[in-house]
Amino acid sequence: MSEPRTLQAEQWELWNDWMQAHRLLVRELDRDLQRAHGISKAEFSVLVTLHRTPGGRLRVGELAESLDWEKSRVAHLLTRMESRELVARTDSGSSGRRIGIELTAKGRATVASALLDHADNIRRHFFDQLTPEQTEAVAAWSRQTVRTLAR
Amino acid sequence: MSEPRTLQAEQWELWNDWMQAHRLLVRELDRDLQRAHGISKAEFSVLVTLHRTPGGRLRVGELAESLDWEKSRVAHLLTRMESRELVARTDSGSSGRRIGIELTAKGRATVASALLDHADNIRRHFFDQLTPEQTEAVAAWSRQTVRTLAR
DNA sequence: CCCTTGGAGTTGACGCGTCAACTCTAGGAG
DNA sequence: CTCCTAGAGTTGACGCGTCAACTCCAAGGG
Repeated sequence: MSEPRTLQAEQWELWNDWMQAHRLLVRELDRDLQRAHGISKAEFSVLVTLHRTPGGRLRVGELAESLDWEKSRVAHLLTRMESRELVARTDSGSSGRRIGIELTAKGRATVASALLDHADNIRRHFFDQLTPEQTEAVAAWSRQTVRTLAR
Repeated sequence: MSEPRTLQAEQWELWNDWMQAHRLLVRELDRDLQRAHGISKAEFSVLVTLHRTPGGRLRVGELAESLDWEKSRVAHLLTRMESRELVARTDSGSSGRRIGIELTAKGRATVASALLDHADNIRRHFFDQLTPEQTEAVAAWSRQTVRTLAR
């Protein structure tokens, strides 16, 4: 009885609910961040990462590594962020090669004002909705899944 | 003690793990579906919905309602699917107005071949990784979140 | 000293999902 | 009969995320 078979009706329902819930949650958080601070959730992650880096400068690869994202995703995002002056690609290589990413003043101001706000939204919409047991279940599943599927 | 404050380090970590896990899971399922059947997860949902509809024909609004998606999302998706002949917008209104969506032969063949396969992938990558308690936790959270954030 | 190889970063194309603006039509109110 | 309004559906613009292809430079071998 291990050959593939379709899911039970209630499994399909759970699966759809779960996808839906995730989508709605992300949409909510993104809307809030966009309205209040003009940035997306992804941009927030980049700003925070740079913000808490000693020295405040990272290479694209380090940023990608630190966020566990693909480099091209980071590169595209940085392009958009650079054009809005949240971030600067600084020339610091010997031969004028663009080698480091750092926050601009605007980027620093944005992350400072968004941090508490976004954290609070995550708490309200996510953590506050979970019982301690549910939190543990989510944590265990997440760790397991990341370990299994990473890279 | 209810004013906003930032999350604890382990909460941030859980949050990031959770986002990451979801992204990896979706990517995995999408890749499998794409490689094996040439469709995306979203397209699969549309195909299945049409497939199990008595009469096999729905209006855009009914499709959107049934999936709990926004109409414009459905419209965009249908445009892409129509161009690949998975689906047809049929003229059946009195005045030649395009009024119904239905599967093409190719659409029917695709959903038939993808159903078991995709269900099995969901089982392997999702349900098989959850203990019964974790499944219950996920189910409860999903229902709760959908209820809170829906429309 | 040249050449090649590999790693870092970028780019373009594409599909997904959202938002706002638009078209079209059917069904009343007058 | 005419207008006009509400709803259905579509479209365009945009940001996200992925994939594959590309550029460019640095380092090491010959």
